[in-house]
Amino acid sequence: MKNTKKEILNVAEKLILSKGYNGFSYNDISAEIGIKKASIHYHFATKPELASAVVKRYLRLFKFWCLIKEPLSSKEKIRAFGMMYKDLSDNCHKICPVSMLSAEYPTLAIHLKNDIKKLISEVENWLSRVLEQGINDDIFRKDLSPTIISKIIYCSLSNAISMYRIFGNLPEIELMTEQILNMIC
Amino acid sequence: MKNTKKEILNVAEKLILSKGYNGFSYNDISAEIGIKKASIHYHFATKPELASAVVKRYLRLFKFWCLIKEPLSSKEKIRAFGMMYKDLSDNCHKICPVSMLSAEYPTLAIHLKNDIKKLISEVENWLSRVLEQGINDDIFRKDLSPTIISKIIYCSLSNAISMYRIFGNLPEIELMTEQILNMIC
DNA sequence: GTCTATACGCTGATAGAC
DNA sequence: GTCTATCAGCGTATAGAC
Repeated sequence: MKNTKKEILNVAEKLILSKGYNGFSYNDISAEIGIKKASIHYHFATKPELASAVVKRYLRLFKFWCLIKEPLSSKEKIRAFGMMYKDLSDNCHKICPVSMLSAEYPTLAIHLKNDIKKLISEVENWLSRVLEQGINDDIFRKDLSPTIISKIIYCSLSNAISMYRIFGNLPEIELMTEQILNMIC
Repeated sequence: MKNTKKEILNVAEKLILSKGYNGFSYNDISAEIGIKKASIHYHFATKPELASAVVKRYLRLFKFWCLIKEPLSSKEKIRAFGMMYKDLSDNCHKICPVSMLSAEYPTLAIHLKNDIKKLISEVENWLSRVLEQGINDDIFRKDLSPTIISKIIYCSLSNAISMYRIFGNLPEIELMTEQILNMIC
């Protein structure tokens, strides 16, 4: 069934987002969805292939997300970007896939590395364009560097949900987003 | 000899900072310093114990660093904080220990978890105090929240060196630090 | 303190029956 | 498509000789 493949993908995503690529095994997936290890290999021959499918789905999802948010103003786009991380962390202990996989980067297979690079570039380019637009529209401060500020926003939000989940209480993503908007307007 | 213990600690630190806790093994250390796996266990009985020693040394080092930087102004302290990450990433492919270990957090032993919590709190409290002082001294903007801004600075810088090492060229930590100072002044 | 030898569980992966 | 059975390799860790 096609549902099994999707189910494996969903569990793999959850495991990468909580324990990391080197922290989860085919056995974990097996235990969670009640299918034998060997059967997982039928759907995804290797572990890098499985992780790659997870990252590629994220890339498609982000592109779709951008389309949906296109009508918003520059300011609202930044706010929506923050909400994306809020949702991720609310969904119980998940952290940003990019933050996780870039930490483990040197240990990953080459194809997986390339997928991650692509995802990071995509997100950062979107943020840069939004900032540039906002600056041109006199919504954001003129003395900002879109490329540098996009790094600050991207890095701070994606790292926050990983660093503050460990204290049990959810990170204050909305407050961070508002302070960022406060600083760049 | 006491030198062997220190050497193990140094290599373990380097490996955690490049490949993560779950990404390195006693064999890696063995290969690098020419000592057998079993001998490492003599100095550090378990892997969590070894990692814990690395984190505890970071805590001591940071406390010492704070003393050294105490005479600086609030603004210079933030600048020095940025330089700390610059040095880390220059030192070839290293990333922030806190960023790495908080990503892998759910897979770690309980004692190691507590050590990491302590280190994060220590850094964040220092940043908060510096920001508060700067606000009181009319150096930083009055409408900032020291606790939230400290999270933004901490998270963005520590994540930047992990996310941008993967593109080969070093992350522009100084530019990020200057843009941050620009925004909070 | 360092070595050799070894234990043993878990890893990702394969072969072949059903 | 899913199963059982099995594999080689590596992981951390221990015992005991030197």
